Amino acid sequence: MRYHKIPDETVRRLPVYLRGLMVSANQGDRYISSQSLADFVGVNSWQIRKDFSYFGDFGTRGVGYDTEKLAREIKKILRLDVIRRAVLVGVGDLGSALLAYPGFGVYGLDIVAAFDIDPKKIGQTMNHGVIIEDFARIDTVKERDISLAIIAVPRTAAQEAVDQLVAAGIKGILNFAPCKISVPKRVKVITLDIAMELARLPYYIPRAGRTDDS
Amino acid sequence: MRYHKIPDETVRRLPVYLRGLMVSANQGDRYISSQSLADFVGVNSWQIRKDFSYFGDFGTRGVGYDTEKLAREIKKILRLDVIRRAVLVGVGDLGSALLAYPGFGVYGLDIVAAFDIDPKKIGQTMNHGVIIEDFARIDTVKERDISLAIIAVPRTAAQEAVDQLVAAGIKGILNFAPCKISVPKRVKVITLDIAMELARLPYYIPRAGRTDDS
DNA sequence: GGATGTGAACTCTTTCACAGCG
DNA sequence: CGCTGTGAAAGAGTTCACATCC
Repeated sequence: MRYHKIPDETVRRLPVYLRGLMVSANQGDRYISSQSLADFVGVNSWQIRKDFSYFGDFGTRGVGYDTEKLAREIKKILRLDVIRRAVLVGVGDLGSALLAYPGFGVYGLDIVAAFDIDPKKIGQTMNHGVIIEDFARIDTVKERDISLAIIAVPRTAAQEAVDQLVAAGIKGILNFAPCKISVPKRVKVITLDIAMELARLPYYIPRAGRTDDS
Repeated sequence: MRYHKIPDETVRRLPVYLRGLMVSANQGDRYISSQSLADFVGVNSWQIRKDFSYFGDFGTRGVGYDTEKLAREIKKILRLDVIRRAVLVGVGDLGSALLAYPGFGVYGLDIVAAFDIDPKKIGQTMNHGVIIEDFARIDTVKERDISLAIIAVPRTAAQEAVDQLVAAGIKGILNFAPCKISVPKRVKVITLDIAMELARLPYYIPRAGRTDDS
């Protein structure tokens, strides 16, 4: 099945597998079966095998997958085989937390710059060693090999910030502002609205309290 | 189409519509067509109509939807028609940012308590007026009409925290820890792994830079 | 006229069952 | 013998086109 359109849902699951594989590799397991990986990450084993089958034969029948090798392959597919440099726009509460967030490194992602419009913040050094720069100078990211942006600004400032980022050559944006944003087709945006995720939780909670388990 | 199984994807979109409707209602628009709402939130108009059709006839042909009434209906469907009280577990960088996050109020969600295990943090009052309590006393949420939890603890502490929350009667959990967590069927978990979202961005970025627009 | 609401067609995803290989 | 890889079936979700109603 090597040459095929890859389902978006498969792409969404690849980072999950990658995370699981890296934890497993750290434990010193050389091989892992689709079943073990399935138990570990919470996906069915046949789903995992099907997902991998879109890209080639990564496993060995009767044995399983070489954890290190498979992790490397997934990184290549996700284009995480080179370090990706990202810029943060909007250093408020959420932005600061993202700067300090240790989880990005696992995927080879690195926040190397931060911008804000607040004069009181500009010039400050964050715990990560990143100095907050004036958003008016956002065009400088063009010369700094930065392809990704994280935007953590208020909703009303989001579209404007994005427009500037696109002009500065940014190719992918992770948007925390709770709104739709428009970009040229060549730019990919993933919007992550935290409050919205919490908001759909009550729907799944039955009103009357039953008490069965597992 | 009133009596049917509701697609999960529809439930995922309802908060998007709700947000759009509330902004629209604030602008003073009494009615909105599926087309206008579509333009505003970035979903197709037929998708919107189909989604609403699962729940009943909310609109008026030739006119559109009554913004206020529709917002009320969606809130009822999502069970957001009562204020939902939530507890935060883990007051690190991300946890603090979530406490200060203004977006929850829009959906009638309210973080009324925060817990941590760090003795240096316990007793501190956060900017929101919430006092950090000792996680050892998490069982007290049982008597405080709290049904939702947000967990922002390290991966290794997540499952333990969740087990305690479930024992304390929590019904829905928004999990920021990058791992699978196991809960009884009656409890709903939504995991939101921030680094993972950023990690799938490079996949969509072409290696060679093309430059076509919109 | 101008919008909604919806069966039917279509497309995308998941699940299954098992052939194939180490 | 065990585990992968995959065609084929089943299931979900999206798109369309248009009947329907204000």
